[in-house]
Amino acid sequence: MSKPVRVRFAPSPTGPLHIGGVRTALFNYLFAKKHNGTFILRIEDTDQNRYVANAEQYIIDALNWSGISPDETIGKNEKFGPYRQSERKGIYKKYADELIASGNAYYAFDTAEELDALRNEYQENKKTFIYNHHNREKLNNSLTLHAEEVQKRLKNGDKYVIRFKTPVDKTLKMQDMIRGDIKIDTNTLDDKILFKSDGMPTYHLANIVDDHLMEITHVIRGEEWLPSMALHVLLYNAFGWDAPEFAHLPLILKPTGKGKLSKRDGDKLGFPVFPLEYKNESTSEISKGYREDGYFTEAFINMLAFLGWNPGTEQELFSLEELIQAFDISKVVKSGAKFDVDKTKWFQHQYLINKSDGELAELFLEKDSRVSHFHVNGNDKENNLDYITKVVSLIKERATFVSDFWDLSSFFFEAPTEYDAKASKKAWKQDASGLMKELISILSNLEDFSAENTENIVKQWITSKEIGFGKVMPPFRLSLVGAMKGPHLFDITSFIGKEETIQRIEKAIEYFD
RNA sequence: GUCCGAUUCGUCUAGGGGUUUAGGAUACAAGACCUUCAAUCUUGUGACACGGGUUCGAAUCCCGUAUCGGAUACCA
Repeated sequence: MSKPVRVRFAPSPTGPLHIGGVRTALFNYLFAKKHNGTFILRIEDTDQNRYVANAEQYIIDALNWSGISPDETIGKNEKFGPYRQSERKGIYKKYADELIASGNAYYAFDTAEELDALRNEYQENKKTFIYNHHNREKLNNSLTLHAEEVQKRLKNGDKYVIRFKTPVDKTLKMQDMIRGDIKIDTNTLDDKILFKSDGMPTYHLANIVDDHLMEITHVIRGEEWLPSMALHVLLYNAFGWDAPEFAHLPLILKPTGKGKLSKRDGDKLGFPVFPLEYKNESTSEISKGYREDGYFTEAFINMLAFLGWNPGTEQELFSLEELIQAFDISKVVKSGAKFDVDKTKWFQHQYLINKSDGELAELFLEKDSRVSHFHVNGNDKENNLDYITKVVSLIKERATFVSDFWDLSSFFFEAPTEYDAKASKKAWKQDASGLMKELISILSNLEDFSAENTENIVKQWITSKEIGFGKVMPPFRLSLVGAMKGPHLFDITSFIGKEETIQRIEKAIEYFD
């Protein structure tokens, strides 16, 4: 068909990448892989004022953790490098000059103050100042000044910017892979600055030049760029280059209320907005990350992929590989999607229960010092892991994160140190102590302490003596667990063993008497 | 203000003029299971923003209105 697919993710290093950015990167990645293409990371740091030192590394770390590392970037397959726009500084001026020579751009000497004054003046009259064909003939630029005057100012070292000379009276017809046909009247556009007085290009120029030089075939970016698409297409035309295809992704919105998702929403509603924890070096403020909150990257990516896209089938759980196979950019939704914490947790839960007990046990051991201090049969590591694996198999279905494990399983590792007050009141009635004493004598006579056998014997006892399950089971559970929760009671007894079971009941009797 | 975009259950969405009593997931509720809690399973509640067209027929096409979002910087 055509040229090999090359797409780029081009963030600006002004702070941590938030999940909207990760999703844009993900869709670029999926599109590239789907078409056997190349996924490129380019850092757009043309604004020196907003540069944040650790942001670039954060972006790279975030993509790595997400499993969507670029194929081509700083220090990796640098065929079209450099990949930092600040290091490409030298190449943009030439292209701006080319546009001036072809009559598609002009020098402008208006100062920022002059333009601000003009904007204010227009605003007072309830109008909007637009620097374009309406008034460019009246302002301070190479369209109005004599050629010698322009040369003189340039030689003099006067500050100037280079602006695009937007064509007049044209209707631009464009195509977006997600939105279809888009029409724009060029008269509504303004003469955007392409080259700043500090010698750096603006986003618009740098972006087009780099995309062309790096042979980008598809531009997949956020919806906030839709209004700039016309300018970009016009620029490609002015240079005589083929424009890439465009796709503008919908925004990710706040879970409640209005507007796009912001860092504050996360703080307020208690979910992370960033993939990784981020520490703001100037304020020391720490923002939560999905990784640190215990989300698996598979769950995080699956959730993100489904925010604004779905394959049109009823399958919801997709590995990255399956996402690549199923991905179709034309199926991306056009409208913004509100972020949903519950759904995110559901994805995480699904991935957690699908992991093997052994793998989860190792994570549990690695991440929770309370378990790693636990030893079954002395110091035998294998027995220990084996025991924890079995515990995990009993409790994982009720957990969302590995960090939930301890609360769900502590009674497998240590006797309860306190008894839940509310549960105690309900479970431990007057006759409980007596019944528990009887229970101890029954248990101590047992040879086979397996879950099945213990259950059978205990139930026989209860039925034959017509005591009622409601009188025995609650205090029994309370003794072992300390609360009215947890897995099947006889699974617990067989796990902790006869001796420990009896000890715990004795302890409870002592406590309540 | 101007320009651009969007609008289906609370939320994410399926839907491309008749096969739709608008489907799925999540959330919520009830029941089952378990004499615990959760998970799980079953069932249920719940939506085409509004108004006009076009058409035999519209969630689907067109036009308005409303609402929301984005852009309107020598930021990206």
